[in-house]
Amino acid sequence: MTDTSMKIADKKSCENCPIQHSAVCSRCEPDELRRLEEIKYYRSYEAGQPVIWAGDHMEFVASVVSGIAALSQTLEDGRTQMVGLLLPSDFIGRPGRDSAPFDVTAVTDLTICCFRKKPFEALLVSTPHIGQRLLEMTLDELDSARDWMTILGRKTAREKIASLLAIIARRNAALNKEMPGNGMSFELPLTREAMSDYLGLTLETVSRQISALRKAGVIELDGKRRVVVPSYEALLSETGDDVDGGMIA
Amino acid sequence: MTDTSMKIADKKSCENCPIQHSAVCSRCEPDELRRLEEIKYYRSYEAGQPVIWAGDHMEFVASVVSGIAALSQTLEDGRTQMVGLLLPSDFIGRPGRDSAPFDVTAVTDLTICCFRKKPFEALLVSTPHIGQRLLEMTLDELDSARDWMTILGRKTAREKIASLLAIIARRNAALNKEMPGNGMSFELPLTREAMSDYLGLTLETVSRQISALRKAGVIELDGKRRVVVPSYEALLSETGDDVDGGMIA
DNA sequence: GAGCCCACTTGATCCTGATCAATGTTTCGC
DNA sequence: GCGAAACATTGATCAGGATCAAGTGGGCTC
Repeated sequence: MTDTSMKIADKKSCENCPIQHSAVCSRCEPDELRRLEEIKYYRSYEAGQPVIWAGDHMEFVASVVSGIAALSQTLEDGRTQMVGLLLPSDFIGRPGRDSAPFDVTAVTDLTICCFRKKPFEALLVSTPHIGQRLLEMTLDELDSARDWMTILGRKTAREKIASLLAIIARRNAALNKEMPGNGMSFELPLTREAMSDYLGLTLETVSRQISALRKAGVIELDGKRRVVVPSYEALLSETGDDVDGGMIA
Repeated sequence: MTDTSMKIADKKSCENCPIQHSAVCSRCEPDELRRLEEIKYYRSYEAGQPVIWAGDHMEFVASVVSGIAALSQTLEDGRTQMVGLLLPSDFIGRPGRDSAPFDVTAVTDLTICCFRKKPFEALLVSTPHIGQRLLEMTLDELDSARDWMTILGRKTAREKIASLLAIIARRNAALNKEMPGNGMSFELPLTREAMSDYLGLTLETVSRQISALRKAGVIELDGKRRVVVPSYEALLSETGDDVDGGMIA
């Protein structure tokens, strides 16, 4: 926990916080926010650095402010599976539990806003808005974890890659407050290895399938990481998803 | 939604409810419980019957009272993945969302306790205990969804089967308020096909791996469905899980 | 008891993605 | 500019699990 790469940032106000409208604190009244400010502090990590090891005692919960973190799990022989990809405003940790069930690692340079766990748990009971927002966020996480399970359990390597690209494209469009459309482009925030951990593949297979999608004209590459999507429809048709089912309403 | 196999049970009191100590309502004060009773009704389904189709409008949320339900998702060509296994006291549906994102099916004969969605959502805001308990349950679900992702993404067929058997053994022991131990036995609540949907395998592979574990002496079979575990340790060692990591505290 | 259905088992073969290995490309420090 | 290291691509081969195909056994109706 006392990591040399970890830096404690200066106390910042919530006023200019980039995630104030979507994080756990987004529903808070001014006085609730004030109480949160009293128990918060920032931490920053460089890309690749560990944030928490599975089994560690957790003295805080946190929100991702900027950058990307990964939750992952490792089997006895070293095989690892990413089980969560945490973007800005996503929540780390779990009130009411002492030790972390999964490893948390900084995928890119990362800044998080930590809340001391004990007082945060107290706030959860005494003020309704935090708990309500956390419930909403957790239900969303659960839904996307379930979609992810279908990707892991039933999709081919090609479909897995197409699905991941579609997810990143969608999130990226949402970040820019646009609809995903033709000609859109984005930077891949993950290495080939991180993608393989996300999708339950090897990095070689990831590389091959990205090449295959490129050769098929589904995507174009600008360098290793920048992806251009000529036709969003074409990308979606590679994911194997049932376009209707579950999307009617 | 108007299913011929569906039966509406008589109004029952919460007093003798078998799941009263673990369901969403378990934290409720007597007056909160009274308000819940006003908006609840029971439904029963036979094994194999659909409860909800993905995309359906949901006019209720519910708790599983008895029996087992499965959440699942289907790809365009019919491949299906189970993404949730709902046991007694587990929660179905999601406040604040209109249409179901996944199919829900009765795996065994099933009885659920439904709450009309609108008034339930109102209670969620007005009384704190329901939301707090639901948050806790949802966080638990998310943790086990993440373990399940590791099973789907990184484990071999044999490890998948061993993991599923270990999970069922553990739940079964918990139900009887015992610790899982040597010589324990239980009835498999799932068909080979349901197991294959759970684990992202084919039913043939499930059958073969169960036979393999039997031949290796890890389990014994009494008929097709009854499983005896001579050594719980031996079963765990087949799961591929890291016994230490994440379990230190 | 005959016949049927369903859940399951077992066998033979095929194919996708893993594994092992070499090579290419960028970025960085010096 | 050079060498090293990290990241990525591509090739050759292998194997685990899918697929296709029979066959078994228990429980059911008639």
